[in-house]
Amino acid sequence: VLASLCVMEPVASSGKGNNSNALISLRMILDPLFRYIESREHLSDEEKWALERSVGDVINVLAHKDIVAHGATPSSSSLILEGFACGYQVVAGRHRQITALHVMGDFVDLPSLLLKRADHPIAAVTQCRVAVVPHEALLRISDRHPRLARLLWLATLIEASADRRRLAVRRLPAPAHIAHLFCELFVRLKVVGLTRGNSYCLPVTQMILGQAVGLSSVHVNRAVQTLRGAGLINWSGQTVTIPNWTRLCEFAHFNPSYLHVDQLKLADTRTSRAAQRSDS
Amino acid sequence: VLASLCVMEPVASSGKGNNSNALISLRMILDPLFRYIESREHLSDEEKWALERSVGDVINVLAHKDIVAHGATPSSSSLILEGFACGYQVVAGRHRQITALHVMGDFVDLPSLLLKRADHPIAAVTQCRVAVVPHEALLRISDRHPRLARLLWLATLIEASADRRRLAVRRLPAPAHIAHLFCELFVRLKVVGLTRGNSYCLPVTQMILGQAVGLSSVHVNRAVQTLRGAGLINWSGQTVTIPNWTRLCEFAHFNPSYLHVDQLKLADTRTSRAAQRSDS
DNA sequence: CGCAGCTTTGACGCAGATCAATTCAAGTGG
DNA sequence: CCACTTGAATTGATCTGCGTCAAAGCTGCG
Repeated sequence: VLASLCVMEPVASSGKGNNSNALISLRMILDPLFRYIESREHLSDEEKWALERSVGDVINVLAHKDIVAHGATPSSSSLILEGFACGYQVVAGRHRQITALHVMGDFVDLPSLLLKRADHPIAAVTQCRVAVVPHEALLRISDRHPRLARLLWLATLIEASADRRRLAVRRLPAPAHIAHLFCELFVRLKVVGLTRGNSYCLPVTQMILGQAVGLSSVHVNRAVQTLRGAGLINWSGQTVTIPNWTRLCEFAHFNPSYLHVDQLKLADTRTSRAAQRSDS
Repeated sequence: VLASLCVMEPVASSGKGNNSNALISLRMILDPLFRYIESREHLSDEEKWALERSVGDVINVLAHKDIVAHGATPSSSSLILEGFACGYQVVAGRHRQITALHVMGDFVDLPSLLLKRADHPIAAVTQCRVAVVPHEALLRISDRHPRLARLLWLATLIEASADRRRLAVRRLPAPAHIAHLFCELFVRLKVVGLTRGNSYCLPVTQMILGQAVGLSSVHVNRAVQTLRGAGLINWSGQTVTIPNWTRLCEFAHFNPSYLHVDQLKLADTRTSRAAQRSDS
């Protein structure tokens, strides 16, 4: 199913043994989530391995192609290893509303594990490297390792929390709304080590941004210029820079608590190392 | 914690044996969810009982009081047995945005089981009867019965799916947007047997409705009048009537698939019986 | 060079916010 | 049974944020 829906190119074979590259990335990506869980209860090596072993193929998806098509009944879930993706819905046949922007480490298709039918399509915004994890493996894991099941559940709960926040933030005027998105992306990218100092790479057009916040691309442009004029952000090329984090947060009414990363205890070394890699 | 936050009145004692009233309601409420799960795999009586036994107190919450306060770290989750509740957030200190309307059978506070901090408060819109289920019991259940854990997970996934839909529906003009909400409520109330024919009871002011859809109460009023004028809905007193379901769905671009109730296999007898009870 | 996609700018119209006043419905107490 | 109160529904007038249409710069790539 997946193969027919998106332009893909197998990067690693599906054998459980020889996709060492994928395993390395996966361990790196899953690590923050492991820490989250371990801040409460210990996770055995066996449990960690069980999760890592579950990954099947790693595929590439070209920009603008669907990772999960509308109404599909996928038999596997997708973990973003690289690139930006989004979940979206088309309303009234005209407007495309992006419900979530996904970055490295997001388990984008996890809900389809239990919801037989994928209720919203997911598209690659840029070219993406995606790990495909068979549902079968996930279900087996969640049966044998209740704590891992809880980890997966937790991931979807955090997603849902972010969705609710997005719903509320719509009440803000356009500049604050967009600033809020910039704040959220900074925090989420920092978690996976994709920030460098106070800036990050945002390979997204203003039209995409508009579809994400529910504004026309023209108005996004004007709002961004407002932000630039106020010295709240710099955004040229694909680089977003935040001169004054505190001031931006206040302006955007941003409080990161809804992302539930405060217990992640990130190691700064990891953050900076990964950041260096990201711009090579 | 809970006791201090809301005006409550214990209806049944917390002993695991003598709250027979609560057990009866609970079994009735959980039944549809059981069927959902059982459409895929069998659920043993022991599993069902485990879930039912987990309920602690049943309390009453007065209208407009919080069931879960902002930033609380609840040690139990709440299941709505009767009445309407809502999750909300206050944006920029001025606007209150309702992120979800909850009805009978909704496990409103389930995310707080894993997300230590409740990221959004939940309030009673009308007076509510609420079953309080200790987290401890839920965790024990989810460890021992992986399928029940999956059931709880599923409930939160459906919630999240509805949130995403709400995000998208914002793109519709006010009348269609409100019509969509009426459609969603009809389907969800039908699932728990709170509809009678093509109408249901909606004990909610236009201001609350406005906070739910993100519009001013004045504009909600005008939009509702548009709907009335087009013969799409009747809404007088607390009764919403839908003369022509198909027409309303088309107008609202409503497709119930995102609620994932199509596999619930509801028994019509139950629906009508429950409906009769609901207006006595 | 020249296409193609993105950003920027301008002009104009409208959906919906806001403020304010009036009507309506349901109690409540005398 | 009727003044009085309180909260909600309704209506009107005005203002504005944002959408839409359209054209003009910018940038990178074949």
